[in-house]
Amino acid sequence: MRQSMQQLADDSARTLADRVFARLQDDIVRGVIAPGSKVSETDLAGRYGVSRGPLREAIRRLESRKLVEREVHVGTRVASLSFTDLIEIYYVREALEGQAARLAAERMSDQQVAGLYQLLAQHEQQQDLREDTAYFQREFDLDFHYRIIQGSHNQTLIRMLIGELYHLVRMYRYQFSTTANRPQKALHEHRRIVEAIESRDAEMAELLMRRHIGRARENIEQQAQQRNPQ
Amino acid sequence: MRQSMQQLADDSARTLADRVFARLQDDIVRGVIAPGSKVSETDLAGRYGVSRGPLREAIRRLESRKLVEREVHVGTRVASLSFTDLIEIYYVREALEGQAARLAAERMSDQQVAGLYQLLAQHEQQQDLREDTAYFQREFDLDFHYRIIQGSHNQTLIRMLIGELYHLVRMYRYQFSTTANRPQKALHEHRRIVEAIESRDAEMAELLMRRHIGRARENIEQQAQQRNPQ
DNA sequence: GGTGCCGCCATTGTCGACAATCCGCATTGA
DNA sequence: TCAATGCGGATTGTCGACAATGGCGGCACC
Repeated sequence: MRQSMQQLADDSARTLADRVFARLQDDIVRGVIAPGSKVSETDLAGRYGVSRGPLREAIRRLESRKLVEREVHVGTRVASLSFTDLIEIYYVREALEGQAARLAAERMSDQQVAGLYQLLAQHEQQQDLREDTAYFQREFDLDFHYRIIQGSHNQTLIRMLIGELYHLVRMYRYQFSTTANRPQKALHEHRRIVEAIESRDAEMAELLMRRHIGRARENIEQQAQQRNPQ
Repeated sequence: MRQSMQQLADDSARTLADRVFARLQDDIVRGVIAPGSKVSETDLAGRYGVSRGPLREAIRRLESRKLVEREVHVGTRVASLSFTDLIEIYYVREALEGQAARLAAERMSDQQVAGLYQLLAQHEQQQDLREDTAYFQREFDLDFHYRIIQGSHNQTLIRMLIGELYHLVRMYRYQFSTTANRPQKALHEHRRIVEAIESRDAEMAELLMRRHIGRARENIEQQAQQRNPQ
């Protein structure tokens, strides 16, 4: 499962810059390096045992993914997502993953669809077995969405969602240790999406996916409002 | 107009890498550097009068925007878009710009909407005045879409479309010197989209924008089929 | 006591040189 | 004649040093 979920910090990466990038990204997304903290080139170069060259390249790549923010001649710091940023991302996800679901309904193989059902079953089982299922829910949720995105067979779409956007979503979840607080509902929505895909109803798959993500967004907005009542 | 359309090669950019990046991107998008041709670091460094450091950084940024393709220890070459790539991009545009139109209908100021009508009028006038309107049509088309995207007021959405995707679309248009071959229809579709935005009908604005881009895609697919009949 | 200026220090930006890797070509052997 | 292999040139990857810029603290002046 993990293998399918992200490009791992592969030590067999071809260049130092690749390795440093993978490691740095992981450290940032998982919160090992605190959001908002400074990222000194000299410092990190020493810590990772490379010169500043490859490290700069890694930082630039992270910058283009919006995982760090750079200010010329001043420095780089780990991005800290605001609620506004997260809401914006969810609007983009709604559009892109809706399209992904539509394409997946048209293009996924029967085998892949069967795999989705298996995943749903695992998810339900996990929910029965454990009390604190927050972590597993997160992972299952990600895996579910990843699979449908891949099912679109649209490389550009896949790159934009998995290659760019999802790192931010993951970082956010680590930052706020978000617990999925509507697990049964989400699971039910997942099932309906898979059913639409199975029956090759592209229109319906898109609609359901957009609703699914739209509700997640509304959920976040409500939480924000409760914490920060005007 | 041009000012609003892209981040120009601003000589007041803070660093050498910034300047080189802007220049290189422009040269690549406009086809000054032929698609598929090799991009030697040493060569370009000499040509632009900088060392390889800043130039490498510029190339890396272009890589993350898919304007060049890099192969480790081998070199970088200017990306040459295949039809498949372009079709994929249009599916993504359909989703993202549909969402942009929806948000624009909700969030654009009345002033901005008035600006859209002015643009439409200019477009129509231009079409009457000139025979060969291909170039102007292209520019107007881009400007129209740019404005609606900006009207979404969603920075993430704007970045993904204007900051990443549109450079590829522009490069493609230069590559194949695409002539918009359905100008009247496109113009009419534009007008209906603006009307939907003006009446704050978000649902309709999204639908019309998706259709508009969907038809452009079908148009490309037909052309490809005619040139390459199986 | 507060405010503005000046100089030092830390950090990033830039550079040129060296090392590692890959591609093409020629040579050699079957 | 063809295929495999080893060499040479060219290109990219990495490094350490130097230059340029921005922030911060101290000092003087109001």
